[in-house]
Amino acid sequence: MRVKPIYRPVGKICYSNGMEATQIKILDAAEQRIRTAGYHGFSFREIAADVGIKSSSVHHYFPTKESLGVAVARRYTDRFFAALPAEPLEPQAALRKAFLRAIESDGRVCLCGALASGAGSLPPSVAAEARRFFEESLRYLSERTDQRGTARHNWATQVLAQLEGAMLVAVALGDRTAFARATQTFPEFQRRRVRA
Amino acid sequence: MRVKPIYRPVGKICYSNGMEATQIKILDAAEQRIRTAGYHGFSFREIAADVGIKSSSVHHYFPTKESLGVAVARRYTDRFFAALPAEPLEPQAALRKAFLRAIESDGRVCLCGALASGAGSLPPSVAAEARRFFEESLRYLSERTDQRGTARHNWATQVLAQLEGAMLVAVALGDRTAFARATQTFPEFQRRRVRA
DNA sequence: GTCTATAATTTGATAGAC
DNA sequence: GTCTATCAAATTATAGAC
Repeated sequence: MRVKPIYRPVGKICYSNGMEATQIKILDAAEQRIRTAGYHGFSFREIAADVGIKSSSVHHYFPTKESLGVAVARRYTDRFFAALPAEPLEPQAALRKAFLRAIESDGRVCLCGALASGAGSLPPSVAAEARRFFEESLRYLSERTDQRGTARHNWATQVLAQLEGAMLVAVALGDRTAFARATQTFPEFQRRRVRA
Repeated sequence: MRVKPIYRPVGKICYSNGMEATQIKILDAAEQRIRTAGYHGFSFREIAADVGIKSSSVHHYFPTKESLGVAVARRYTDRFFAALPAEPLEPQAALRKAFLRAIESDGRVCLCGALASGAGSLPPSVAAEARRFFEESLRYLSERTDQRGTARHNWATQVLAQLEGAMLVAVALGDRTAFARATQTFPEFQRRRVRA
């Protein structure tokens, strides 16, 4: 359920369910930190410093690191799909555009991509939330293609792999333009007609 | 320079330049740990426990965590490309096969994929070594395709993104068969002819 | 080459004053 | 709701005995 946006950083959409400003700032800081260094690469003290409070205050909002990780991933996924067009002409192009903005604006991978590579070492609840992002992405693509049968799911998996991999390559090379080059044509995919 | 293989774990090729057995075990343990949890997700004590020694002994071989990270990444990259065919009929298929073995054997991403997503938070020397893997991969593909001009490098970037992304999707979903589905057809690429 | 011991710092987390 | 103070555990790293 969407509530009025009370906090809107540049280039982002952020809906709040009556959340306090501090809590939102904590989520913002944690999201950036995780995108840069992964789940094991940030600390409560760093988040606190980013926000301008003490680490004990972060614990007031999120008792454990696991709870913070889950909250960040959940908000990210919800916001990501809320911002996608429901009936795009080309679902793969819509997804690409969303990822393109993330990587080209600050040169970091998407939040759930950052979580996913270490999925085997995450608290189960955090891993489940990251997994949900990938499942929702596959569903978004699958439900909007004219592919049928086994090709349908495989096609969606291919598109998602291309997008996530392009982000990884871009940050690995330290060249954020690599994302566009790795996804600009979608050679095969663009030839497929989509529903409606 | 290749020396006689003195240590050959199942499914892997490991060349040693007169390296001691303990040192190799440390590199093996660190490689697995990093693939599972990333650079920030492993500790010297864990590595020591894996090998059956104390953490101070790990420091004897690798004074700092950074030096261990660099050594692991360097060995991985060297071994990876040494195992690839020099003149494959289809370079993308050769690369795919190498990644397929990694993901399907133990369900983890490749070492440099695990490092890459957090590249912005790594010691520069470790980030540089991870970057080298991606550059070598692009070179391997670029030098073996009949693509020309700008399409040449873009094609290589697309193939690499597809492969790395397919691993990420597979571990995120907890479904190691997803890698094969995300890369099985290479729809457009297979239609391109390759040199020789 | 491996160990014990330990230093110096950081981590996630808690108690309690205001 | 934020703070100070603190804890127990873990971290990277070093010194020195054997």
